[in-house]
Amino acid sequence: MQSAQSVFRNFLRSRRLKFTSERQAIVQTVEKFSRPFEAEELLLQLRQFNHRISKATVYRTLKHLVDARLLNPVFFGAGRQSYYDFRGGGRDHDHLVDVETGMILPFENAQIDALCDQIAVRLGYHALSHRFQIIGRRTNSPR
Amino acid sequence: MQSAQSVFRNFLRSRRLKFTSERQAIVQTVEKFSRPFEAEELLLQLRQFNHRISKATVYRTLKHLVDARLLNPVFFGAGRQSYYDFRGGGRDHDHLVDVETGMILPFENAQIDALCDQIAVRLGYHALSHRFQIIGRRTNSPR
DNA sequence: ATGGGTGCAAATGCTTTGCAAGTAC
DNA sequence: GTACTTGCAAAGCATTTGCACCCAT
Repeated sequence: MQSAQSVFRNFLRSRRLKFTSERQAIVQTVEKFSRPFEAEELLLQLRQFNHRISKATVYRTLKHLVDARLLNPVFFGAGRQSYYDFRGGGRDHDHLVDVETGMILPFENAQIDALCDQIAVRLGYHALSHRFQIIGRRTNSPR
Repeated sequence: MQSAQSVFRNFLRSRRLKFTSERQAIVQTVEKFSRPFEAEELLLQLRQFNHRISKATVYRTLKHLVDARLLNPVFFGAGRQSYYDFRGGGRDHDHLVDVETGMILPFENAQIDALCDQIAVRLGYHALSHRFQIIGRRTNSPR
């Protein structure tokens, strides 16, 4: 199990792209998020650690991180902006969104992949991946 | 089982909103789509039937149709724009996206709701709804 | 040395909004 | 009569891009 940083470095090398100090700061910051984050949040986090990286570079690097399969882009209902979910080499997971607070809870479920395969096969397809979110209300949540 | 039009009319009445000719044309057009559509497609369709409705009105009405639960907003991977999926009173369904062509196939699966409930309960939640997409490749699809 | 990278500002593309005039109730 | 609606054009907002200069390899 390698660090996100070395995974990224190898990915970049394989495409003859460069491992700059901006990209290094971004991977390191990205892997500290314990929940899906927006580009803007990442930018703020970088600023807090005195990295003055432009928004353009952040967006360009996010794309590479998605290509490198270190991040998964996720769209939650409301806003139009994308969230990025760090796949820390850990198993894939999906999310439950708290309808009251917008809080995001990750969960893993072994049955989902099997279900995807089953459904895809019936349609004459082979499942490659999926997007799955549950919208829920906390039990005993007021109202 | 009522028509989408009367569902919408009742919804509007309940909120003291008006059932204008623009809104009538939009519900009627919307329910003819057999797959998720974009705002722009709806606009084109309206134009084809000689309805000169502004983009602003289309967007405003789409919002009401979502509130009325006649449409479900769906976000597919790539673009940032929303798709709208007509819930013709039929049962809820999800989608498989063809990774090659972008084609969208709807499917129904009875196990999904049970799975959502099961997962939500474990997290101390009650499942209200879900979003689920499978990304797949056609079996025997060239490469 | 050189092909890719960076910041900046302007551009993009979907969606929303302010406003003045029109219309369903 | 009076809210609510409409169309238009302008504004918003997340993201992308053109460009001149910079730097990892």
